[in-house]
Amino acid sequence: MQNNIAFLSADVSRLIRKRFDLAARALGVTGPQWRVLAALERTPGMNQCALAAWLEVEAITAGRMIDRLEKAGFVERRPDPADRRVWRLYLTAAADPQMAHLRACADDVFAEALHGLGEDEHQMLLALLGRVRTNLLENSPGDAAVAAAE
Amino acid sequence: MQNNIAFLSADVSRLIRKRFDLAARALGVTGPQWRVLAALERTPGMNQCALAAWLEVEAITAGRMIDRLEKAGFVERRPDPADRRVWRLYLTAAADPQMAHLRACADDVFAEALHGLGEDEHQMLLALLGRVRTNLLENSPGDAAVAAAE
DNA sequence: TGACCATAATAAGCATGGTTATTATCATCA
DNA sequence: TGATGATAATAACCATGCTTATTATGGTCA
Repeated sequence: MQNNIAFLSADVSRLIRKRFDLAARALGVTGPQWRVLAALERTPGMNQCALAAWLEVEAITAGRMIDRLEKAGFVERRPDPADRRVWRLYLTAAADPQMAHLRACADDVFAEALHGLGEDEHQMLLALLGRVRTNLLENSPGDAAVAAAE
Repeated sequence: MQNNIAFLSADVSRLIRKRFDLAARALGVTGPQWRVLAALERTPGMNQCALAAWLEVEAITAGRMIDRLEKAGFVERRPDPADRRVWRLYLTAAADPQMAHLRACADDVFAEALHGLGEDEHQMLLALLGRVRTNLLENSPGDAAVAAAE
């Protein structure tokens, strides 16, 4: 019963997320907040719309996470000179030291997850999961963002 | 970047969950509520503790879902004759017609997810995911429930 | 029996996610 | 120019999930 694609992918995803959350919390952020910081490190100056699309959440959800991260001092909102509707988002200096720690944690989690799998098995797993994702993305007009990001 | 085990398993899990949520909502329940109903159909008379363990959520989370499902008329709390702390949980007659619909939806989603995969590839995917799950469950004392349920 | 610990359920408070609606601003086109 | 529609952000409200704490009840053992 528990061994179908739905339960297994949910379990693996949840277990990985739990590890990430734990590592992030030790540094004073939640797992989802970590993803925000990672996005802003990769692409400084994003606006909230683009951030929401990258995280695949609604704009309001991204906006509220930015509220908290701004209050915590990790993120800064700067007005866009060309469009008064837009906030441009930047990491503050306070966020820098966290990022290195968090990257190291991610490497550990991946290594643990894939322990005992050969490189061929690793690649096979990613390929099969990728095909399942593609199947689910077809006929799913609301989720073009993931397909476009490949 | 998006093609590592964390993102892929999260994507697949999220896409499957989204399909389930959509199908469930059309019948007046949310995705997580569906899982509650499925658990109670399989094991009538569960108490909230056992339900929470099966769903792998905290007892308080299960309790609040039961609050809503009870208010919606799908679930009934009956006192345990032997232990006055305990509520025994049962589906009401109102839930019966939903369950058949939801089972059919699940079959559709699985078929779509695995479209184009041979039976050998399907089994390979489940086996590899299972090994990753096992890796993540080791050294993870808080998650014995999943291992015990195998 | 009575003290002590364990267990079932709930309460309070927070973060994350959604839908729907609103406001401010921008862009376009008659 | 001025109306219209699109877009960025926010507000309000709800469901789900967590942690921590509390209450009621059971079970155990001196």
